[in-house]
Amino acid sequence: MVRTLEHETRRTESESEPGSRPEGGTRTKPETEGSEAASSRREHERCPECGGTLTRAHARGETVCGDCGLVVRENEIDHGPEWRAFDSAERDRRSRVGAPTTRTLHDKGLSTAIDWRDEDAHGRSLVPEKRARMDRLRRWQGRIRTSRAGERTLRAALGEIDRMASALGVPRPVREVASAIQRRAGAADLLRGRSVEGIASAALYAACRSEDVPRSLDEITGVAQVGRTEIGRAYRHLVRELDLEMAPTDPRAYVSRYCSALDLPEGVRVKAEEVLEAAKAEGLLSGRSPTGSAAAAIYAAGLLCDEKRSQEAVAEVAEVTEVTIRNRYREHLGAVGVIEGT
DNA sequence: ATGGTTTTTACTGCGTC
DNA sequence: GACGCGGTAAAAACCAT
Repeated sequence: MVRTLEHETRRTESESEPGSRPEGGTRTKPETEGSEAASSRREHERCPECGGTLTRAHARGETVCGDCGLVVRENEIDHGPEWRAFDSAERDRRSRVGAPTTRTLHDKGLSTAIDWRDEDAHGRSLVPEKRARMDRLRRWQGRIRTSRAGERTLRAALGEIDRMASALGVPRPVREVASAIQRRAGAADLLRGRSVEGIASAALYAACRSEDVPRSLDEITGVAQVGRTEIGRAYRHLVRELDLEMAPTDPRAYVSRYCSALDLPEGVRVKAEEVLEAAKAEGLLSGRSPTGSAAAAIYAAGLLCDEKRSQEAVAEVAEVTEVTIRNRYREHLGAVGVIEGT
């Protein structure tokens, strides 16, 4: 159930996997991706607690201390209204969106309507001059109304994105990307016949993926107001029509979040990433659910580090089944070379 | 529509604390 | 006996053709 679209680009991956080509060259963010730039997403900073190395998943909303092994800041959630989420155009400033909860207040049915009949309020027909004038008015009114409708759905969509992002603890930059996608979708007239919530959810999902702050489709669905399949459909639609370049999700992007959810020490996280590294080298990741691979790697790392968490526990945080972990983790251990301490 | 792959569901057996 | 783990068969989900 999990995998839906998260690795739908599997063919691409498995082709470019066997070593030779680095990442298909499509990525726009070279840093946070791939084993080649393995440690580039770790930046050395100061640790407030032990003064040691601070490992940091940059755009991921997670900051982990390498020495004392604790998550310093995790899933930095900001509740409250999104102020200034859109930096680009000037008129963006006018379409500010308030706090998520104000979303429902927007349309109070205040828009004006001009009747199509050429009659006055008493039912008398209009003289030709007035008829012409009414035509003009109607035309303008139509324009205003449709543009307002567009604004309004955009506003609703952005509010929805913000609400979901808050619920998922997605950092601000990702929300901005999601907002940008939403705007592009509107501009490209992609909303027709689809629910606002579906597109908004898909935009957020796509933004999370492209910014390497992945949230699984199930996680998105968990806070969305529409079903998974609809989000998936909308996502595909967006990707195709907007030419979004989506690489397969790197399982490692899930590791630190899952690890901290499991209260696992730093060493396990590092180990799990090593395991995934090895597994990737063996081609064990392509075509498989990234969440499943991450879960299996964490389980395996737990065994190796003598910090075991039950399959059930790992399965729960990763939203996969124990069976998947079982099927995967032995392969991973094999890839690592089963005899290995630390 | 069909086929192939992966994941899930459901269930059973085994060893251990 | 409960629990964690492993295996399996059938079903479901997904992609590709």
